[in-house]
Amino acid sequence: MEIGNSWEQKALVSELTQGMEIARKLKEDMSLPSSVNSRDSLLQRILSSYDKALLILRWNESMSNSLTMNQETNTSSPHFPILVDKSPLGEDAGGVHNSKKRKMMPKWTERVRVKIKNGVEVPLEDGHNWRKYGQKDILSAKYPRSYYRCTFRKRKGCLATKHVQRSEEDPTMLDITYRGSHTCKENDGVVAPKSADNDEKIHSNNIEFEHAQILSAKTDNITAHPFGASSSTSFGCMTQDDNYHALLPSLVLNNDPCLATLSQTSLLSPNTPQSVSPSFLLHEFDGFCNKPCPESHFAEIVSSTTNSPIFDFSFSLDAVGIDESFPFNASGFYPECTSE
DNA sequence: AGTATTTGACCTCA
DNA sequence: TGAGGTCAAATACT
Repeated sequence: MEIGNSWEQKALVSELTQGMEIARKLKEDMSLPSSVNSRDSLLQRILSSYDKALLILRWNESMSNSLTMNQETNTSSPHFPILVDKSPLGEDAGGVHNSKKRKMMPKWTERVRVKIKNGVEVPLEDGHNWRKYGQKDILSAKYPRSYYRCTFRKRKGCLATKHVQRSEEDPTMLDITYRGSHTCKENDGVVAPKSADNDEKIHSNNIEFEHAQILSAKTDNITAHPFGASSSTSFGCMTQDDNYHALLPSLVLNNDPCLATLSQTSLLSPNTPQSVSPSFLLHEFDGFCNKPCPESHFAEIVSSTTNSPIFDFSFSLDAVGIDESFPFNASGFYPECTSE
């Protein structure tokens, strides 16, 4: 197989390295009396990293095939259609223009549930920093879609992006669509520049959102292998700002029935109609978002994962530098076997 | 001053 | 031509 010295190679190395590092972290974690949630989070990230690596490999393979088989048409890839993108970011990369690649980047969707504990927002760490660059009202959607890209896009040329949209059926769920994989090193994403507050957000190992079932994985126009079914946790560094500034206000403004029990007057600030007290919302949100059995989501994850044609733990642990004595035991490894 | 967010304008594509 | 996605200036925040 051919891996160019470009985006996919960086992304591949990044994902594998990240997976290995998180696995080591998990190994250390196993010897400590830390929370199951923390281990779950690490586990999900490992799975996510390897799934992404696999997708990148397959993408590269299919792209090579399509370029070899048909240099003239740009729709011949069986898995990742080649589209033309006149992005100004385009640079020549291993014979395939980055601008063309951009639209071909792996794309997958995850659905996560907002997780609030004790009325206190607990930031999620996914190992990456995201900067919001846009918000758009989507015609067929009740809630606006927020667009994020990697904070290190300029400095590292990392093209990873995601967009977040609240589910119409269940406003406690967020649909997060990722495109591209991070080519910035994980530490770059973990250590935020300057702001101590930001630093705190990012270093917190708590989970802001409850991981829910993975919706689907897809490339630009097909439903690919269930990439997302890997129980990925990489649904982004969703901070309080990400979710409550961008999404909850729209809930309020749209008079969402799920917030019917909330007082409009108490939600709306006297100064700006769209500003909402985060602490209040967090408290109230916790109140109506009381669906039972968080573990069921993990069960769904594992269920979908084990059904995945690509999810196969027969890969060599040696190959990724993981000690085979790594304690993948039932109680620690499989979330549904754990208890809080 | 540096960084993040907001938001209207612009671009791309179907 | 309209919808989705991105840009970039203005603004807010630290």
